[in-house]
Amino acid sequence: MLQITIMRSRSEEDYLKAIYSLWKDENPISTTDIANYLKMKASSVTDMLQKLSDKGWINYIKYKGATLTKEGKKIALSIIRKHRLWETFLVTNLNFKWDEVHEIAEQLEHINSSELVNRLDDYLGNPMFDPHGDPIPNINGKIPKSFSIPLIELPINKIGQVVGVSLDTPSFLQYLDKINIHLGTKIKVADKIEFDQSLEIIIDNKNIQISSAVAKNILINTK
Amino acid sequence: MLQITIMRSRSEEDYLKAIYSLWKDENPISTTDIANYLKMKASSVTDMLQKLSDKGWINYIKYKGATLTKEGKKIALSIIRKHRLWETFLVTNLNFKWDEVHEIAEQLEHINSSELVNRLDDYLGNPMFDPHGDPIPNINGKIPKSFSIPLIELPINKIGQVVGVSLDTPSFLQYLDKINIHLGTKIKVADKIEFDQSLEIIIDNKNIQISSAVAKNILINTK
DNA sequence: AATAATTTTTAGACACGCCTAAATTATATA
DNA sequence: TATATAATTTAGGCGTGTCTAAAAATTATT
Repeated sequence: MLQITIMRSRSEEDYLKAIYSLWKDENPISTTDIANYLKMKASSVTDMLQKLSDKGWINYIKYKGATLTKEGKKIALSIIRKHRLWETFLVTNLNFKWDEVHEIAEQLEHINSSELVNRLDDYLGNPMFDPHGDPIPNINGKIPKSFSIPLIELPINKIGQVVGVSLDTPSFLQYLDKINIHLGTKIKVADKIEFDQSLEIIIDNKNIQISSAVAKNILINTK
Repeated sequence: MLQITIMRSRSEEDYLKAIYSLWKDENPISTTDIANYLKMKASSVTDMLQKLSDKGWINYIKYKGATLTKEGKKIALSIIRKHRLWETFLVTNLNFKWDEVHEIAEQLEHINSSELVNRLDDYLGNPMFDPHGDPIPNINGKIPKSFSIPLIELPINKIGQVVGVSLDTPSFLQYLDKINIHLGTKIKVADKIEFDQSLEIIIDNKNIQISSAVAKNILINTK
């Protein structure tokens, strides 16, 4: 089996990752969605989709949109793998806060060396999830299943442990930092306020209130 | 003092680093020398020198060559700092051999985040020299002095410790690996062969012969 | 179903960073 | 010092990846 790895530009990798990220169901991803996601003009996206299609990384039908081919999906997953491994390194080894690492990982994910990725993976102890709780694809692109629920679904008086977030805007992560919610933090739900769905929770023996918007985006392990 | 950091392309950084590396004395570096170093055509170099000059990073006089400005030197040193810190990380933390890290570091040196570099520096324990024995510029671009001599100058019967190499081609580094010479290896010179300047040395109580070419490129600490 | 609004593509332009070939300048040699 | 040789720059071209404006196709609305 002859396997030639074609060189990829940073731009091409960004497009493949974008398509993967936007891919929800069976429907192809539209030009406009990709353009918004990458903050580019639709016409630029059209150009690139044609190129990616020529290289066999996406299925592209004019006016219909794009889906990843098997090969394209493999590439996207390898980039996501790198991104999440580097984020893990930045947070656990270099003591970055989880809201500071995204931009740097956006650069590091394009470093091209499979040897490097795999050694980094080993160095970190082959983690299954990154500091945001997102699963890290393994060397074959397999994504570990996560058994987590949003904090808002945790029953009253049960203790859960934070394993990630489902939103990773800096403002949200900074807020979590401020109220002392980190990876591994143990949280008990003291009360659920019917009126606005807000929660009263206990962290480190202190009671605090959080809105439902916050509670929806904190992921708690389910054993 | 207003300080705006202009975005730099990978290419621009490569040129600045090349000029720094080729800079021996007061003479400006010629177009041809840079072209050979970067494996590019002289005409391409001319184009880029004009651009770098416009940005204030080099002094360029047509037909004469280029020298770095203060700002250009600062940039070059910051890239070399990153390169050597990443090489150190790759060898000491990820267990790469010293002949395997150059290419990867060539990529990593262009990652743009001063926060990252400085945290990496701290994580590594603020090393002064990289695994090849090359000095690592500090955050201000200051280069530590190294007190080392080529093995060929080590007197007979004195024991020295390997602190680096002055040549870093893969073939040389692989040869050192093969004869078990690494960073920190203790070497005693048993005999100097007048005829061809080769050395008989003792490593781990074993006597071996090395050529003068090899002995010239191994750096030994001098206290 | 015809038309209006929206999405997508095409056409043409531009900056970047490289190239080849030709012209120019500097250097070496007779 | 005149001329041959070598180094350097200029001119023009090309692929990549972006853009704007206009044209074409699709979707929504009346």
